[in-house]
Amino acid sequence: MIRRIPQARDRGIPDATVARLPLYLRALNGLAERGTPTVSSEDLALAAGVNSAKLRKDLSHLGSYGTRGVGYDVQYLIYQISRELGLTQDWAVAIVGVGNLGRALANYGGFVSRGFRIAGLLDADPRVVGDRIAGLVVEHTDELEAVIKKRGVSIVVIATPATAAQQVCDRVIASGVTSILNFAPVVLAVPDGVDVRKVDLSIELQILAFHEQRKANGGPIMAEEWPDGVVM
Amino acid sequence: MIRRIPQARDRGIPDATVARLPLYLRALNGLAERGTPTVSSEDLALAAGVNSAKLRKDLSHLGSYGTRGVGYDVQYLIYQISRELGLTQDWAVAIVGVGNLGRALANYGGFVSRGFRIAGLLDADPRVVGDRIAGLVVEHTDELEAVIKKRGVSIVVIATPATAAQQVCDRVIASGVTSILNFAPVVLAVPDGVDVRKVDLSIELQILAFHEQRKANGGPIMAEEWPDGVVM
DNA sequence: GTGCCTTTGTGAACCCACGCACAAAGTCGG
DNA sequence: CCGACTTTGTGCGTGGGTTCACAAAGGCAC
Ligand SMILES: NC(=O)c1ccc[n+]([C@@H]2O[C@H](COP(=O)([O-])OP(=O)(O)OC[C@H]3O[C@@H](n4cnc5c(N)ncnc54)[C@H](O)[C@@H]3O)[C@@H](O)[C@H]2O)c1
Ligand SMILES: NC(=O)c1ccc[n+]([C@@H]2O[C@H](COP(=O)([O-])OP(=O)(O)OC[C@H]3O[C@@H](n4cnc5c(N)ncnc54)[C@H](O)[C@@H]3O)[C@@H](O)[C@H]2O)c1
Repeated sequence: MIRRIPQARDRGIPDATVARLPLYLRALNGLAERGTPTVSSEDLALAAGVNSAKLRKDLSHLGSYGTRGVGYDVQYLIYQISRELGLTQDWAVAIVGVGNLGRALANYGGFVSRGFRIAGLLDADPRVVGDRIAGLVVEHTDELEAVIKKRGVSIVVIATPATAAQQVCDRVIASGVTSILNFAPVVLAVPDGVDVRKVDLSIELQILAFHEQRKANGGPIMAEEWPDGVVM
Repeated sequence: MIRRIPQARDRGIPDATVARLPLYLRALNGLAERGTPTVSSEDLALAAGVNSAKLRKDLSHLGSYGTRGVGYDVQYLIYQISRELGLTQDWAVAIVGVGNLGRALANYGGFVSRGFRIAGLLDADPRVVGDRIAGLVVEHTDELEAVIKKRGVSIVVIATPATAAQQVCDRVIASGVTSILNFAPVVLAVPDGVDVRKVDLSIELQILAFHEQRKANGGPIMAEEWPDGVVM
């Protein structure tokens, strides 16, 4: 029988909190490297670039791991957040689409250090298949299902052109994968229970451009910028 | 004297809306390519992967550009959103740090098509300086201020190692840049008025891992996973 | 042991965002 | 010209997230 613990550590951590936990973890790792034994919410919040009340509320969702008057034990908190995020196990990741971006990702060391192991590189282009990148040989997408099953891949990164993304997505989901990181500029259609996170650099630039334009315009709108009644 | 238009198109577009406008724009461009003249909020919302009421509310912040009973004119809406986002002008972008990621970004065609022109590539490594990438010659970071001023760079992409990011950030801000896209896994400290957007792939993977772990655990928590009273 | 000082954990108010649901507005066939 | 139909634009209720502010909790000096 499964007992639920009602009062403390009731799961259902808010999404906003989950998104910040990696930030705290990074800040804590920095402190740990410098040998800091404990840290107050104020200092940790500063390092993570958030409000200290928000930090305390976020951490309170995981449990009561602080000591009043002292702060948080750095090592212990690293362990707790890592466990909560599932970083105590390692995750096999496959990258589909080994072009400009896929290569950069494959060569990046920052993933491995967090428990993410690149377990497969796949591409549809025969000229790319067979290339050795970061110690791995690029395999043909025909092998996609086999690679996922054989190596226990549970997270797939899609770095193919936009036109191929949905098709790749469908195939990896059919193979049982439910976590996808998508770099292609398309909205992927997925069934319930599948998590897709997207990274779109073009969107980020456009958001910057919006604010930049507003700054340049210097506050209020000039009336003549768009005269009344003008259509097209 | 500057007249403000009170009732319609009063600025102060919510951030959440601004973040979705590029999504709508992408969907509209897809429709335009297929020659679709008009689109309903329902159809456009489907293509953009959002709720139709949300889409209509978002668009209503720009003005009343739809026709009841018909929908939105695709070309006209593309123009309005582009103008709102500041994509009718072109933006000079510099990339600092031409390693794995910087190269991928420089070679990526998707930016230019949106009015973002790569106007400079800069690196501190003498072995990289002088390389020709995507038609541009990599320059030394000593030239950073000169390049920004000379070429009218208003958006800077930071793709250096984490240790160098803050220093690069300080220099570009000192040169007058107020829009930064940061790929380095650090929280950049910037003065008011400077916009920083960050892309952290490692964080995205960690969020996926969190949800993946939860799915694997199969719902409620086993009590024995963390016995009462155990501390470390 | 006592009292002071620091810091946590959280109650409560506020603000923003989402999405339902509907009236108003406009189209189109006849 | 009219009535039926389609679709927009938005008022409003709901919920989640952020922040303030403070009581409670623990450490530490003496
Ligand atoms: N490079 C960037 O900086 C950047 C920035 C933003 C977005 N993106 C997006 O990321 C994606 C990849 O970009 P890129 O610059 O690496 O493109 P790229 O063309 O260099 O690489 C794409 C790779 O995918 C492979 N591919 C094509 N169809 C495939 C399929 N069905 N299955 C498996 N592999 C397939 C190609 O052979 C190629 O090697 C694109 O969707 C792009 O829009 C890239
Ligand atoms: N490659 C990826 O997929 C990836 C993923 C996530 C995050 N990142 C982050 O993006 C950044 C770049 O990653 P990368 O893989 O391209 O690293 P990289 O080491 O391949 O490239 C970094 C480049 O920056 C240059 N550089 C160093 N100091 C500099 C300075 N002060 N001024 C200008 N240039 C300087 C180096 O000479 C090098 O060419 C890193 O912070 C990394 O953590 C990369």
